[in-house]
Amino acid sequence: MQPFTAQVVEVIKAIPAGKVMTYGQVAAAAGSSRAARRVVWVLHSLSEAHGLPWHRVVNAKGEIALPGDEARFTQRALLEEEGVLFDGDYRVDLVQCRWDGGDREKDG
DNA sequence: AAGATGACTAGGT
DNA sequence: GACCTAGCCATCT
Repeated sequence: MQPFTAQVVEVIKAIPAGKVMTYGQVAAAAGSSRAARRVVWVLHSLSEAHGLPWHRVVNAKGEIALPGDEARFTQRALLEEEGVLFDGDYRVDLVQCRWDGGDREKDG
């Protein structure tokens, strides 16, 4: 297990219910802001790992990136169960549901 | 080594 | 906003 992979897992596990992170954010939190594609690979590698809130990871537009209607339906259902707001059939409201790894305020 | 793939992202038109 | 292009990096063949 590469350190990056372990970090990705930790980061995703740290996302609270009702919040989501983008691939780029997860990658950055794991140590590489360019590693969005690696995050993708990690998710594939962990696709058999149960207990990991993989559904809290979306693309930069807040859209569910999974291919296929069935998978998307599953992810959306999980997010809705957690209270994630949707701005479209398969698009999350990043303005309110994006999690940057801290609850620190930014308005200044 | 080289080519293809992937649940991506940023910039230009 | 939709479409295309360039960049990114590990993995598989």
